[in-house]
Formats: sequence, structure tokens, C-alpha cells
Amino acid sequence: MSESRARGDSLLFLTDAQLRRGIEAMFFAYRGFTADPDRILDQYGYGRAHHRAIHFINRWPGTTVNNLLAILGVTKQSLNRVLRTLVEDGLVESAVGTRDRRERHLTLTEKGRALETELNEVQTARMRDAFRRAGPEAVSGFRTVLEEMMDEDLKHLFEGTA
Amino acid sequence: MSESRARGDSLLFLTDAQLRRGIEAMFFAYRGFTADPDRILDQYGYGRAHHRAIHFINRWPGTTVNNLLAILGVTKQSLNRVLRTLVEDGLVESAVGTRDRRERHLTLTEKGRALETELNEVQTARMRDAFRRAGPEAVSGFRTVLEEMMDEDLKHLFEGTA
DNA sequence: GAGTTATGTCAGCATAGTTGACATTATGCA
DNA sequence: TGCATAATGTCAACTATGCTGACATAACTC
Repeated sequence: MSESRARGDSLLFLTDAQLRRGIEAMFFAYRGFTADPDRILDQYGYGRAHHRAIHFINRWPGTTVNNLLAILGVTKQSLNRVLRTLVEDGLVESAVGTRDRRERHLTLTEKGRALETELNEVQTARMRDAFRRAGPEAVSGFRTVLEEMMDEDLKHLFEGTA
Repeated sequence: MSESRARGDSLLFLTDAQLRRGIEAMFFAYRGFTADPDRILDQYGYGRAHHRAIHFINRWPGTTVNNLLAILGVTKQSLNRVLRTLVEDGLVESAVGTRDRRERHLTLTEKGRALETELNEVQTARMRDAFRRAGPEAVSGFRTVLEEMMDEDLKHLFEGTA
């Protein structure tokens, strides 16, 4: 199998065993990555979908619904269910566009920013600890591999958020 | 805020902006990570839950239901629903334990191994390409950061799978 | 004025998670 | 021997979050 690809000793990191380790690392790390925010969201009666919306509205204040749909990769019906509760609960404000009045520009209210901060703090704290223990070189490699793992069109979105 | 922590230039990788980039990289990369297997699973009428069960049964042939529950971190009711269909469809075999007859030892059938191979191939292919483009140093950093991001108890499970 | 775009909404469905309750069988200990 | 416990399976009900399809409204573009 692909063991035969590892004829050069510099390719030992591409063995089946190493790749399986990588797959499992992604699985377990993602669990840790979402664990802390999930606990907070639970207290407010929200889920991961709400977190994602809040995160990207905070990241791109005034973004439109269509933009958000492209980033999150879900249907408008799915996103709308989430956005509606966030607007009703006073965490997100939906403002009619000035340039194009069909568009809705989404921003976090003060209450929304408060929750975003709370969620971001725990997720950032875990990331910071991991980064600190791993060191700058490892962090650079981490980011490089993750970028290479993205779909091409998603990579574009990721770079757009820089 | 934490910008003030970055007084040493060696700590620039711990700025809020860098940490947010890390969070978004995880989000987008995980989407890519699951995209290919998801397409295959769809054709068979299975979901990600089936993939996870199949993956870890393949990884630890003869593992018990309780072991699998600990690894996957779901309730037995949730896992059972998935395992039942896999056994009914002839992908997984559930054998009464010899040492302890209360336990069920789970293994993949030939049919199960065939699907596992198919799923593993696409997921591994993406990982291999990402690893190859990123290079061995980056891969090492990638794995280090992911391990540091796991919950302590999950890290133990991850190391156990080595 | 016609066609298209951005958004919202209703209804229905699927997956996969949850809790709680209960049953069966097997183990292990007093 | 018998009782508590453990491993597993199952029923029912609920939730969150995805999906498709259909339709409505308003606004923009040509």
C-alpha cells in the first residue's frame, strides 16, 4: 500500500499509520475545541449553530445574510431559524441595507457582544494554552496543515477573514 | 487585553488575532476533513456517526461496546441505534465475550472492512496531500497543537490508540 | 414592465444527539 | 446461595440542526 511510498526516509511522515494518527488527532482535538463553548451555550439554550452565527457576525459586522450563508455552508432555512431566535432574543440586529435595500446587514447588539466575548474567552483560552505549550514553530505548522486541508473555495473564505 | 501579554516578540503568535485565526482554521479545516467521507456515506445511507463507529471498530478489532462509548463520548442509546443498523446490514459482527459473557466484542465483517477502506482512502488522501504540501516539520507542529488542545481524558484515549 | 435577486417563511422530513425507565444476562462478592 | 452490580439492549419522547420544496415580498436591473 502506501508504505511503499515511504522509500525516501524524508517521507516517513506519510505512512498509513501516521495519517491515521492525524485523522484521530483531528477527531479528538475538535471535541476539545468545542467542549467549552458548548457548556456555555447550553446554559443559554443555544447550540453550536448559534455560536457559529455569532462568531462570524462579530467577525464581519454588517455582513449580509447571503455572505453568512456562504461562510457557514448551510441552507437559508437552517440559518434563518437560528438568526430569528438571535434577533428575537436581542443578540443580533438586522438592518435594511442602504446601498441595496433588499439586503439585511447583521450586527451584534451589546447583549450579543457580551455572549460572543464569553464564548470567545473560553475557546481562546484553550487555544492559547495549546499554542503556548506547543510553541511558535508548532503553531505555524498547525496552521499550514489546516489550510492545506480546506476545500479550495473554503480556503478563499478563510483568507478573506484575515 | 491579551495584546499586553505579547510584550516579548516571541509571544506574537499568542495575540487575539492569531488565536481567532486558529479558531477559524479549525472550523474550516474540519469541514474539509469530513467532506469526502460524507459524500460516500450518503450513497450508503449512513452518516458521520456510522463512520466513527466503523473507524474505531476497525482500529480496535474486538473492542467492547463500553470501550466504544468512552471513545465516542455519546450515550449508549445513541450508539446502539447506529450499531444495530451496522449489524443488521452485515458490516459489524457482535460476538459474546469469552472471558466475560456480558460483553460484546465488535469486529468488522468483510463488507464492513470494504466500506472502512473506501472511507479511509478518501480521508487519508486529503490528509496525505495536506501533509505533503505542508512538509514534515509542519505536520509535527500540527500534531503537537492538536494533542495540546484535547481534553486530558481524551488525550489519554488518543495515546491509547497509538 | 419583466426578470432576477435577497430575504423570509411554512411544512415536512432525517440524523444524531439527549434523558429516563426498564429488562436481561452475567459476574463477583459476602 | 443469593444479592448487588455491571454490560448491554430497548422503548419512548424530546431537541438541535441539517435538508428539500414551495411560495411570498420587496427591491434591484435592464
